[in-house]
Amino acid sequence: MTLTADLPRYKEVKAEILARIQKRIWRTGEVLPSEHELADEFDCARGTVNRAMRELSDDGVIERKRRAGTIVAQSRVRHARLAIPLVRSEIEATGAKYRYRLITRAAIAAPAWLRARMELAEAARVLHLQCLHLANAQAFQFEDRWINLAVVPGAAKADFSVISPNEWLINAVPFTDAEFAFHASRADKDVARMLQVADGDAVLVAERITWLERKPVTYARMSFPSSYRMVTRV
Amino acid sequence: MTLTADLPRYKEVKAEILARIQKRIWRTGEVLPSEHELADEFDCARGTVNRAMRELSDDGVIERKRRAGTIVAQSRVRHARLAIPLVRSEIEATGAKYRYRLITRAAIAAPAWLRARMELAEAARVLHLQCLHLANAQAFQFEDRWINLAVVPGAAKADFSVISPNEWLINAVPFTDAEFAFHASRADKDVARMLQVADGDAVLVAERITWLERKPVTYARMSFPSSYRMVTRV
DNA sequence: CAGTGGTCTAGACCACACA
DNA sequence: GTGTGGTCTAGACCACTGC
Repeated sequence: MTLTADLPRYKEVKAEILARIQKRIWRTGEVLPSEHELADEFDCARGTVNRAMRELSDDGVIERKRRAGTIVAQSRVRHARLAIPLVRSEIEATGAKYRYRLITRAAIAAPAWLRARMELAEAARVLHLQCLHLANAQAFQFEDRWINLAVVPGAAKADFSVISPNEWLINAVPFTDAEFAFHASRADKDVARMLQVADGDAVLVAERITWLERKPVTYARMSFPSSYRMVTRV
Repeated sequence: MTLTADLPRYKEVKAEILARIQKRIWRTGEVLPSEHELADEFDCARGTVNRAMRELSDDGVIERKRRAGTIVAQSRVRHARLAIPLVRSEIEATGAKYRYRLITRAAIAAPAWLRARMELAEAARVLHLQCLHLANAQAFQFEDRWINLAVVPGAAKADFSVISPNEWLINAVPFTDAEFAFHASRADKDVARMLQVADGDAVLVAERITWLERKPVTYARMSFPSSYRMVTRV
């Protein structure tokens, strides 16, 4: 064991295992010693080794299978934690003043593309909202939001001119699953005007679909100007 | 405790705690019962409750402090796991054939913007590489790579026409920290030509800086055509 | 000071997959 | 079968922090 600071034991073990993998003492695809053996070597309980290895497995560094043992991950897929804050928190964290504006609001029959995307029934009705989140006077995010009224009927009566759909939904509806996707796109005329950027400029688009027990709750498309950075640390 | 499937106990506990938060039985900012009390209620060991709450804390659902106890998170920041695969794996996973092409290669003095970005010394020398990753014959990712020769001298002699810098680095250098950032941008002439898209088209740019024990190893800027989706599930 | 969560221990039983 | 990791237990000590 290398000399380490005053870290918790399981972090020391984790660091040591990682170091051996990085030094190629244990090579890609190779089987690591069992938890039992490592617990003996590091002179600690198996539970401690188990926690270290579980975290490494979560990080994508190793792969574990019962009976087969633990191997150094082949795929070299690393996992990063991406923090997804509320827009308001994100803006206020920079010290800027958060402002919000509702642009449009309409309860309509769900268009075909949305029915496909959210797996909605033919006759589904949705609430369509467009709104803008500003940092000081600067456009920060344009939000194009669709809410499934079958799952969230209360949305029809909510006053989205004072609270953003984002925050209203968080307080009104729990959700069980969510899917995020990011891509780059060119701003169409509406988005460009809203974000105060040139027509056709690049925007970062984050799409999010949320379910409550398999039932689709909401679909949101959030557009950011090209100056926006989404950052994560591994 | 709700009736649940044959899940591990800690997952049942986790689900029940989450359910109570979502049902507003425990409200935002409110202090939850202590691990001890919950262990009594759920009739399990404190370690089991601890694991459930630790995971909820990792997910950003609750916040824990010694002595102060556990509260339902205020910020509503949710955390998603973003898997970052090797380009090759990502392409091959779709069934497409992976191909790689080195475009340019030059060992030069680090330009000022890069020195600032990577925190390099004035006289630092770097290896600059540009390369293309293709899925079948289709351009998938354009990689603009800078390697710090002070930390990785071996890179000067590596043959990057047969192996991508990405894969070479993974096999040659361990790293301890990495930072990712995403943004949208418009393709300049070079990038557009490489990605076979129109000049000025939107591209998704992923930047990555990697360190080995505080020493900057490499900076990479990876550009994807606007058809590319980066997906994550919460 | 007292109570919280953070960590650790030395056991234990079990599901699973391989021989 | 047999050995692996997955989980769980009933304790324990400790660091931190609010009182």
